[in-house]
Amino acid sequence: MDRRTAILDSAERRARKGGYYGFSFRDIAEDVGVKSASVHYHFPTKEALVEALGERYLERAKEALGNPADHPGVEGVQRVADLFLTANETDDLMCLCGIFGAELAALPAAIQPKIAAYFDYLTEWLTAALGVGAEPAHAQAVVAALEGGLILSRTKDDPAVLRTIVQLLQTGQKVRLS
Amino acid sequence: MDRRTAILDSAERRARKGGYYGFSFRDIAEDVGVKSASVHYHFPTKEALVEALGERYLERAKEALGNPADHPGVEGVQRVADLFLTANETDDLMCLCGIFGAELAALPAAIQPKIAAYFDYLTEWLTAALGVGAEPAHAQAVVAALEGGLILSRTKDDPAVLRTIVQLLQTGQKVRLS
DNA sequence: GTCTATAATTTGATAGAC
DNA sequence: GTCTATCAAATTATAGAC
Repeated sequence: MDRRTAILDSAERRARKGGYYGFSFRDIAEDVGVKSASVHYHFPTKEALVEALGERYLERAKEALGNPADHPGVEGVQRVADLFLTANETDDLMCLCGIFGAELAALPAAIQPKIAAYFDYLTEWLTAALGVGAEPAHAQAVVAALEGGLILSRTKDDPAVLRTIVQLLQTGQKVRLS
Repeated sequence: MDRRTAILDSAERRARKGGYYGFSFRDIAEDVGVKSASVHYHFPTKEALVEALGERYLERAKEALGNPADHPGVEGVQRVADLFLTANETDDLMCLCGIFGAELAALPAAIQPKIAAYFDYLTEWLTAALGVGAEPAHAQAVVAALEGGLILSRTKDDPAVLRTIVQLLQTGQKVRLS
């Protein structure tokens, strides 16, 4: 693996644990096995590093999701949900854009459009998967429920929390609980 | 206002902007108009400070929500949603437990039960408001959708995002979008 | 590309005077 | 309770040798 990728891997993992201020260039340098000055060679500033992080995160989601037309209806919901279920159960990591979105007010301004682009892509992909007549607002609500569900599930240290929410989203239970 | 309260107010505001690592004792001292050593007098460690923050945050939610029996059905959903709508539109702040929940893996362990208690309380309160036959899992999904909706709304810098999600939750539109 | 060395600043926390 | 003073450590970032 090339060094730039190793740096991004380390940074992503740490950012998804503790957020923007929760990791340092030295943390990454130790993970990768170099000195912090070498990390600065590849990414001159922390802002540049997390921008690259956000871009890669979106590209990976695009690759993982594929063509929405190939996953119509409920299968599309499952596919988006799997991004969050894998983060939760396989990787034990928060969503990068979820944690950066929560911290947004204290982050370098250049990061905001990268995070927004991620949420927009998931929403648009899901709207397309659900087909003609689907409301983007509904797709956005599903993305929000998954993002919040990941936070609740991790806080309670219980994967069943997110799984149950995904199930409700799939089976079309009413959101209104009355 | 007594000093302890002023310190908690400053810390809460800053924590809800940038998370646990996004503020310092000196930041708070400057907000309050004292020296950082005085902040340490009231809260010896940062961990003690954020624990107090979490406890106060829950107590305030309890006061704001009142008795669930007084707000049956959809009115209960509106009352919980108002906590998030106020954070978003009036205060322009993230939910304290949402941002700490996202950063949880990198926070002092003693904070986790405080955050979990908040989500549990909202879920139990809403389950009670929805009355006999209501599924706690549905109430939890509503809390998750609100927490995630707050993140998406702030990221897009558009209050309508959260408002629309709240509307879907109230009108009982299906979560399944197929 | 990676290193050593270092600058300039900030961090959480403490000792002790008042 | 608040202050001055300080500590030890960590932070982002840069200069320059190799």
